[in-house]
Amino acid sequence: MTPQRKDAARNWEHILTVARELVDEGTPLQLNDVARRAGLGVGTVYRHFPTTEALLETVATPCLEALAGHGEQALTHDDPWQAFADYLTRLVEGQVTDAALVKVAATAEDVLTRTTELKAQILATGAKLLARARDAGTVRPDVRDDDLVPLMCGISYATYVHGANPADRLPTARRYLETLLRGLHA
Amino acid sequence: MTPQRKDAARNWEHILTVARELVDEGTPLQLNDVARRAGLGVGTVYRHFPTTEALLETVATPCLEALAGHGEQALTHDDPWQAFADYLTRLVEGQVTDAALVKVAATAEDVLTRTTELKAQILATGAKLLARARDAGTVRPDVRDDDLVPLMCGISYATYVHGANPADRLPTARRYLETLLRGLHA
DNA sequence: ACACATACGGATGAGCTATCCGTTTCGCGG
DNA sequence: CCGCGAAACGGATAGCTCATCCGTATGTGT
Repeated sequence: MTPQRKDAARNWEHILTVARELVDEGTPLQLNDVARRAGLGVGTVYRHFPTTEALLETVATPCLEALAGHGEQALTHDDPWQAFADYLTRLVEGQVTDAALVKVAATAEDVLTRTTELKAQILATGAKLLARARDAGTVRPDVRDDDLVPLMCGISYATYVHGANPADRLPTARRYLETLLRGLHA
Repeated sequence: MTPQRKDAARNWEHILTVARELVDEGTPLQLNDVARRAGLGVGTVYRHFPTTEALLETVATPCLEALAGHGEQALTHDDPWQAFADYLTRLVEGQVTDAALVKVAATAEDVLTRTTELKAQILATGAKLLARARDAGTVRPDVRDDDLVPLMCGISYATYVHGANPADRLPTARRYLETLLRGLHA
């Protein structure tokens, strides 16, 4: 899927690197910025990534893949409740750590099909873990599949609103999630 | 604080009305829009409300005042836990019902001092109710004052991410809050 | 009715997104 | 090594929104 010509491939990588930097700095990711910091023309950036969202989703893809991977692992755990709780913890930690992930998670319409696939997979895994925990009687029966993502987004948003420098966010997010999990537990 | 001249006062009201309409429609509140729909020049709108935030906060003020009022009432309730829970319910319901409130609540820096005052008051009431419930042993001791607003914002955000048309939001928000409250309860 | 203050309106500029097309670079076959 | 066609580059430019500024119009006290 990456371009054929060497320079194009190199630039693609470079743009992605710069974008990752900007996202990590907390900058709103403007394609002009990316172009300038990458030392490339605006046109080049736009050809590789037609919109800001496309770039953002591409930046977030590795993280989404990592989360999907963790989901696979979680399914192999013995304790249904612990597997469920661990998975949610991963999801929240990911979002709190990575600004790109938050935005991608909160968007209903994706521009990359890869993103849609990964989100679907993450959701499906969550649903399985939820079902397992519910069948084991460890999670309340009124929790629905499509509540999981919103709740995770809610927690990272709460953490964000709570303020504090990004460094201190993880403990806050864990605390909030812990509270939520107590509420979800049967 | 409203302008002196009659036409100015009339326009001020008119702008506010139009802004309220736009917010209720879910439109992102652009001052150019407001001007056009109010049949006024852009300059006029900008003179009355120097920034989008100023207008937004003014739109939200009545709701904030209502919430502050509810807080006063809640303090007179007998059951500490119920008073606390009811208050949080009010806060969430407000945010879910009113798009202006969400944005104002989530912003740390206010442009209107009135907004800051009201938010401080709402926060202070929440802190009192929390302290009372904690002293009664009905709420977990590790919940902090400055967690309340973030958590409420988190719930309304979760509700928003969950999607569904605005009409169906209230039940979802109540469900989420219920879960959270179970987690907060000692 | 006059004059001054106050307020209005829209032309204008600044910043960002996104496009388009002339120019440059790559890499393959001769 | 050279030339050529395709692929990629770069930046000028159009469209859009936010915000300002100032000449003009309107309200208000004398």
